[in-house]
Amino acid sequence: MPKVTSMYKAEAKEKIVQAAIESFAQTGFDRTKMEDIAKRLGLSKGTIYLYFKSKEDLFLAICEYNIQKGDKEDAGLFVRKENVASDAEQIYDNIRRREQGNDRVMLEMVAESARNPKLRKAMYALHVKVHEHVMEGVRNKIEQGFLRKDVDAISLAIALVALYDGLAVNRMLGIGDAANKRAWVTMIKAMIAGSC
Amino acid sequence: MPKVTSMYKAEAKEKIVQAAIESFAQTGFDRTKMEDIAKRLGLSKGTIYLYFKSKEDLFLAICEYNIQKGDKEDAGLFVRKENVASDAEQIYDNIRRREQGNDRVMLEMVAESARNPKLRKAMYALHVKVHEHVMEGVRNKIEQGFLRKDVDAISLAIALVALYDGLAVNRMLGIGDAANKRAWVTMIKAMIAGSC
Amino acid sequence: MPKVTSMYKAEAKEKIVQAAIESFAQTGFDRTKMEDIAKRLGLSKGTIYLYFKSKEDLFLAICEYNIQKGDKEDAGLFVRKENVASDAEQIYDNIRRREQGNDRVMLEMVAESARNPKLRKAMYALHVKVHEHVMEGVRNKIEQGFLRKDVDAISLAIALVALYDGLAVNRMLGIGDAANKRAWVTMIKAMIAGSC
Amino acid sequence: MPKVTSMYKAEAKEKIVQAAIESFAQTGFDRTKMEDIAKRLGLSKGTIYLYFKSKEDLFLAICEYNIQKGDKEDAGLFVRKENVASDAEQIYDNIRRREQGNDRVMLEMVAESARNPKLRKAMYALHVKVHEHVMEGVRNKIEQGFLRKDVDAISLAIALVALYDGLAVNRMLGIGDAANKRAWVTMIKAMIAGSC
DNA sequence: GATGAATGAGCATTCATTCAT
DNA sequence: TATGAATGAATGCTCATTCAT
Repeated sequence: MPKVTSMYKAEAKEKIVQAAIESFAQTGFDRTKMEDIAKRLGLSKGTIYLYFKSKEDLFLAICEYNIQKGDKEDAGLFVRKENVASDAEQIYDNIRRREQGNDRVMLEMVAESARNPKLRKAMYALHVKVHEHVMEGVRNKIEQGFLRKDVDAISLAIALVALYDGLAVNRMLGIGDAANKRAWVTMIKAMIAGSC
Repeated sequence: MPKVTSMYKAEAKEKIVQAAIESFAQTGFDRTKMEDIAKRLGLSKGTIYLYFKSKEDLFLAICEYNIQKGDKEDAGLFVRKENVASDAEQIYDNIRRREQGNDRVMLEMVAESARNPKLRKAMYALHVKVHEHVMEGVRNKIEQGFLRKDVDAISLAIALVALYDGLAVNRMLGIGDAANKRAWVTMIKAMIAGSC
Repeated sequence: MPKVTSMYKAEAKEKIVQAAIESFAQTGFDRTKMEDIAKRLGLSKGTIYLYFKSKEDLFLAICEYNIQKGDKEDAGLFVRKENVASDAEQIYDNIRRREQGNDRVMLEMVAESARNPKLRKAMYALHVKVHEHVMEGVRNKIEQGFLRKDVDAISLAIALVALYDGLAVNRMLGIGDAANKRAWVTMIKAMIAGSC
Repeated sequence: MPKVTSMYKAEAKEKIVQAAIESFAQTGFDRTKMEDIAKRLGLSKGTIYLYFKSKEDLFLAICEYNIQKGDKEDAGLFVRKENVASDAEQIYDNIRRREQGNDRVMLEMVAESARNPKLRKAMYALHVKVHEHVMEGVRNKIEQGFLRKDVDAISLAIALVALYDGLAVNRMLGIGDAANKRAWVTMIKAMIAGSC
């Protein structure tokens, strides 16, 4: 009873989280009705409350889910090839692939974190973790001689992440991904060129 | 009747827009009650409806206000000094000063623009305008010999704006502005170094 | 000061009453805004309150106005010609002319009188007065030998008024006046024929 | 799910319609609060919205309900006995019994139909149907020799219905039903007498 | 007298949440 | 577990009324 049930429960929770992500991404947190999420699953409103105490709770579960996903997935960004400049385009695609339309939910999370200190802390921590991970990549490149030794690795990492985030905003406004990718590649190449 | 009233009305509208910006920035669009905005001004709910047809209408007025403000204010970013690298820090401060805590409202605008095509078009147009303006600055620097002639000016401009936007997200998550500024400066300098 | 002013006041009141009648006739009491009435007169909302204490008060003034008008105007319905049967059509036209689109306001008055006992009493009294007046006409016809001596004059009068009122309802529902008039004439003629 | 639920739903809807009729009859459409109706049923405001999209929608449901009821019930007015004159009183009672205090709601419907063309059409159609039904009765009487062959059956029918409607107005104004019934009987008898 | 800006009580409507089945 | 009918607090919006000018 315990294990099976809890596994079932975990699965059910995950399904709900998935559906909620889709809904929140489409309509935003406040404008998404619990019923919308339920309908997406062919469930009834009440059922969601068997798994999540409240809408807030569900949203936090999504945040946690996304944060943990971020935790796991941020590996191997830079490691693949030797030269970042030549890789730039592929790196952009890699990140995009795993963000998979989460832009909007991330936006909601950022907005919500303005109100919810706990969430803000988690998001902050996630960002820091990403920064650190990217910084590792940067350091690798330094060691490999693709970047100068006196480069401020953490600042560069922060900038790279910010650049990516800013391009996500562009996407939400309808700016074509081709332009975004070109901006990314241009910047990366210039930066690399100036740092070796 | 016409001039006085309309001037008065315009002033009243502006005051309400200001208050609404503060409220929306603090609580977000959906969680801000019309009464909150009214209270901030020492007015009553009903009064706001003398100037704006609906909450939506007020929000769109804010968007227009911000977009027009953006239109006017995006002059003179790069023109001041000769060398972008040495200026980087100051440029960041300049932008920040005029954004003046609008980050949150901008976020709301981006989120809303996912639903409201008209707003999205306006935001898109604004972004494009900013890109163009920044591109002008980039071109100037090219002419002045601070950047290589073969640099993709528009892509670089898009990247710079995105970088700034991404750092705004950082700020919202509580990442200290010192770190953000350092990231900005590091990236700009590296980029400049690699492009001349 | 007193006389002129009060005359002015009376005129102003009458104008407002006229405009209010039009508005109430068009939109009904509850859905008519004080501003609608004001606009119709090129006045401002506030001005109406110089003449009437409240919307209710204005409505009651309308009622009184209509009731008094009814009082004055209900003369000479039957007296003109000798034979009611041959007159029927013209009688219908006569009444219609003086009701002049008041149907709708009358409806409002009837509806309101369900809530307002004072108004109901006044409306009741008016109806009784009309009944009595019509009864006089009926009696005349009896004396002139157009109706049998044993006719129940008051009942016939009530029926005639009711018939007219019912046709007013028809008009409001879009039933053509030609059909209504024919119904009136048919009924009157049959009734006369059977009562002599 | 389908049958049970829909049957349940239909029942619930009907209950709400009944309560709404009572409320609207008492206070009129505009002055009746949704909560009033809910309270009458021991329900909460929100529940009504599970069954009707809006107050307007509920009102239209009432109209439809009344119109359909009218449709079904207008049978057997004249058919019972041979002589209309001797029947007049009973006919009046018959109609009254089935209108059952709907006068006020009917009034609201007429008033509303001045604004709502769809409702007006339905009310118009209902009236026409009633006219036709009554006309059938009149024709029967003609065939049975109680009325002259050259009587304008449809006009007479319209007049009879109008007479009834006008007496309903009387009732709303507090005119005693005895007087109304007498008026009805007097008019019918005179009319019959003159038409055979 | 006249104005129209301001008020705030009032009401329709929504939707997260509960709970009997 | 799952359901969905019921709830009622919350909130956008309206409009009669007031009052400073």
